[in-house]
Amino acid sequence: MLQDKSSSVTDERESRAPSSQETALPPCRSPLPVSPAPMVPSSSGPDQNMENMKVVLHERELWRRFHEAGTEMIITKAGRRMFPSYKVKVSGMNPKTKYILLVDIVPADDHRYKFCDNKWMVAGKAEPAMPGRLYVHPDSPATGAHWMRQLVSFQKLKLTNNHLDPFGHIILNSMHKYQPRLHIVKADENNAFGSRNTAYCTHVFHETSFISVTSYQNHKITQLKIENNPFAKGFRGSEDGDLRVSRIPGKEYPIISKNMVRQKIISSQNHLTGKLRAGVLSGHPQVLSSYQYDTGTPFSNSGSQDAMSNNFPQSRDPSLMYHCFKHRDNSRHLELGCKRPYLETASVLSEEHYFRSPPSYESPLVPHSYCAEAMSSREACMYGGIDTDSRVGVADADDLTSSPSVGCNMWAARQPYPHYGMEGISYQPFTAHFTNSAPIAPVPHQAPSMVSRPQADTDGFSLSTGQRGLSVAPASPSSTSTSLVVPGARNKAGLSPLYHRKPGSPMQSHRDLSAYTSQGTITLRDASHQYQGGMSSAGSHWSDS
DNA sequence: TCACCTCGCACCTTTGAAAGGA
DNA sequence: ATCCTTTCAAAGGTGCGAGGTG
Repeated sequence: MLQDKSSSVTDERESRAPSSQETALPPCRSPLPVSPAPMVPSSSGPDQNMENMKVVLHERELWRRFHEAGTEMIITKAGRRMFPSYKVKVSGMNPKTKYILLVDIVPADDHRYKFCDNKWMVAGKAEPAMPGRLYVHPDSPATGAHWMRQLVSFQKLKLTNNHLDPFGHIILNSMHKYQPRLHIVKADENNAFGSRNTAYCTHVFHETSFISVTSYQNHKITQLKIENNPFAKGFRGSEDGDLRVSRIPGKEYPIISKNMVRQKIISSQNHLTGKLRAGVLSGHPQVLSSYQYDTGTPFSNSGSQDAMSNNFPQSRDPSLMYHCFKHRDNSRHLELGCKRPYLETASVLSEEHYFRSPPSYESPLVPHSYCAEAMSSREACMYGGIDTDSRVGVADADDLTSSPSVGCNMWAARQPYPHYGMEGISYQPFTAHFTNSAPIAPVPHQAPSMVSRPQADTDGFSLSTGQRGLSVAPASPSSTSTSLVVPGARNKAGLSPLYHRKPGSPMQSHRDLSAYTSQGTITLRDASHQYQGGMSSAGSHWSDS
């Protein structure tokens, strides 16, 4: 772990060269002084405005390559990591101020897609959005110095298609397009956020958008994953990308996957089809499947050209969710002070323990703490916005073709934003575990621009990204939920609010995530875990076959 | 029939505890 | 006693492909 940290920091330094990837935030407006419980930054000062903050997407080139091919992310019932993993380099923070970094994934449009003729096509209207969940970085809250010291990795984030997922993974619909977003929230004196006047910024890297699938559709994506993901190394061929040698003892023969064959066939068919239809030879079949992301038309046909610019009205059901999944080494937690209480109150559904929201969660004001030790990166907890009038704005999509959109906002008094226009969407109840719902604003198609404005009412946790021309969905008790996924967090409701680290922990602090204080905020107390060094993608080049 | 999903598999990396040395 | 490095087993992350489902 320590090695990972150090190496990660080293990588960090090496990759810190300013570039066009960095996005400076526009000045944020001052928080409105109307909040009855204004958040007080852990350190006041010039950084109250987050205008100097810059975020750089790590491995942007790799992301770009995936993006050009049409990124697909596998979603499974058990949860699947994203690859490339979401990592960013942050700079411009106040070193002493505590921040909370979190990621959410929102629908990119309201379409369902299918992979046909070697390209993605709109196949109909999107299914109701899944309960929105937020993945809070396990280090949160941490000082700006901490975040800036090294890469911030969200590689532990997992995606699932299980609508009843108890592990806190982000729930998505298959064959839909999504856009991850990074939120940087300034923690208040309670290491919480969500109260009014909370300063935060949202960053959207449009090249991180993807289509969720249960099995890869595009052979090019498969090859990119295999070539760059260390865990898929076993599928790498010796030289030919299309052939891999069976590692079954005694069976040394090349294996041509079905997918490869299918892709070959489709490519050939598409190649011919393209010729026939357009009378234009694209040169290589893969060209036909290339998306024109840079021009704002990721999906070329079927009227989805402007799909990502569509707006979804979504509302948020104010309630709280809180879930954890247990570290693989269950015994380890026996040493932890929080273990017993957790297990005693938790509903264990499987070997991987997860914890339901205790009855007390019915109150949005109940603080929920989590233990620092439990915040190991392999554990996750869910928090749902309670009574959250989530204001999810979306970064503008002006003219950024390769730079992330940035929103810089303040939680403040309610603003009379216009609303998204998808109020007809009804979100599926998220089972007994997750009862809250929250709006998840679809992301306007790429080209985000920086936005800064005061944020409206935030009685509860709410994330908002500024968006010119876009409105924020009003809170609604019947819409999809947004919860916080805190890796390593554990359910401690009704228990000791603090959890102490094991001796020798790098940061001798305890972490406590208390979701929704009496002000309706989410509290992360003394977060200090180092994020685990991420697996780095080698960046080997995929060779078109 | 078909598109999509689930599951088990082999292969691989990652993780962290244990052991040993400085 | 402390710190560092190495070793190793277990956990867990991959894509594949057969089979299931609606």
